[in-house]
Amino acid sequence: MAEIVTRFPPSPTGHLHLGGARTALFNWLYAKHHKGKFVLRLEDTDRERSKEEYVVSILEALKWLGLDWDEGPYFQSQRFELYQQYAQRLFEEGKAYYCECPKEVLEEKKKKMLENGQKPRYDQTCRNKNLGPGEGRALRIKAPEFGEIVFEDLLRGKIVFPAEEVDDFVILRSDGTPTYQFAVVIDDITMGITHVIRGDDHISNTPKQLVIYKALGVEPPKFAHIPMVLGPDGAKLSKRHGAKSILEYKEAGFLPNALINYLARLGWGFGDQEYFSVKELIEKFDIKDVNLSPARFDPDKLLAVNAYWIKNSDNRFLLDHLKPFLSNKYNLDQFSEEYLLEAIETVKTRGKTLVELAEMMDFYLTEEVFYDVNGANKFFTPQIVPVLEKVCEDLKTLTLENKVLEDYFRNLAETYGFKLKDIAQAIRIALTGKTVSPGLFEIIRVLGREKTIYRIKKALAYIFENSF
RNA sequence: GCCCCCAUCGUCUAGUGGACUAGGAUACUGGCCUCUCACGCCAGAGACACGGGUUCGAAUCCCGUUGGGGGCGCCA
Repeated sequence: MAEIVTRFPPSPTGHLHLGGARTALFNWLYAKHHKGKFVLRLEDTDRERSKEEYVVSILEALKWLGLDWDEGPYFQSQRFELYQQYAQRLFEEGKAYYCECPKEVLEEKKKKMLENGQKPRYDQTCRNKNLGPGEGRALRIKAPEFGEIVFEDLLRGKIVFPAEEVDDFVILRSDGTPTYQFAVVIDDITMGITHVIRGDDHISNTPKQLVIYKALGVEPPKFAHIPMVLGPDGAKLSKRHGAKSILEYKEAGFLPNALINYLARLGWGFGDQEYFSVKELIEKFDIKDVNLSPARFDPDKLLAVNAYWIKNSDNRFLLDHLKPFLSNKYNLDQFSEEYLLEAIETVKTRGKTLVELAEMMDFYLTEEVFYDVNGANKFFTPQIVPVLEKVCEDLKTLTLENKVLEDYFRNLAETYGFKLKDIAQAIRIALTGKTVSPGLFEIIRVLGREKTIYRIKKALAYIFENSF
């Protein structure tokens, strides 16, 4: 079997968003699964709207997601000559013709047809004028006037369009640049694309492209039209929700593999399995298992998947991804990697994003903690003072192990007639400033003797200042 | 308006004619665990859009209706 080649052709007129990323993912997975090639191509034939900054951000987003490409990135804007050659050929073979209809006239006619309840289509005014190339003339393809245009979609089976649905559409604009329909086909042919996996908003473009393949006498690739991603409200993705740039999810503290996992499960399933590593996805993904109905983007579920991967990832992996969120606020060089890894271990079940983890780690990385006022008022009581003093003393020699610490604090509570909770909360605030934190014993263990005693003494000083 | 696609809990999905009292995940509710918050565990509520067929039998096949989505550019 010949090598499978897929492609992802974003248009640099905006950032890479969830929908695009999922299309890229499915193409990438399909290629990887079949040990084929994945080609990246930037469709920038619209020179007005295409922006360099979007090229940069799209590439960055793909890299961050780990969707590496085997070929490219190609830029359509650098391939104009190629398109012109093919167009020239079609013209010479009589399969395309030049059209001199002014835009205004075309629009007027279109409006009329729409008013009459007809589908707007070009009325072939110039089809038989035998015009040559010239100023202001666009090149149109001769589309079949009767019959059906049929193709076999990998997911949906046979899809049939009446030939009347396709008019003599423009393949070369009057300025000589190719239109999308034309450039896509020429690129897919010359890049050896075997499988086109794209959003189902392209279904109605397919018959047009098939007309070009036919005119060129080239066997078209296989098509698989995947359902689109909708917003949580069932409407088209908009800036409000999922149309945000993928890089914004990076900023928001999502793990790339979590986003991949979530995106893969949007429209695709493998029995009851919910969580997949990228490696597993490559093994198990088959385009044929993709659903046909559009899927809504659910931020809650994304969060849950992210939480799962945070919880189940190696601490070193987490540290790597956490660093950008920490280094802007703390000087990480002063801590050993060992210390950071242990700190991460204590917070990883407690946050859904890396941003949350970074916030939770604050007390590990900062010199002084600031007390939550309500918590301090409630738990920093004069009665607790002797307990804290005793703890400072005993901590000098206690073995810092969870079991030892737990036994110690339970005994302590009993001796002083406190509930463990009251002691724990007071020390928790002393060490973290907050009433909510990882388990007390693990905090003490990670923080170490010196810092723990220092912070409890600070707390004692605070109590004296505020209560006597 | 015309053409095309789609239809299982709120959401993502399993399900391909009998194993369905329709399974899992998420979100929600209650409980357990417990030094706080999480995690984890247990339980609860929650869906085959509707109407016709086909069949001994339909979530599964066919038709229609309704609903949703997409397209109809010298945008991609």
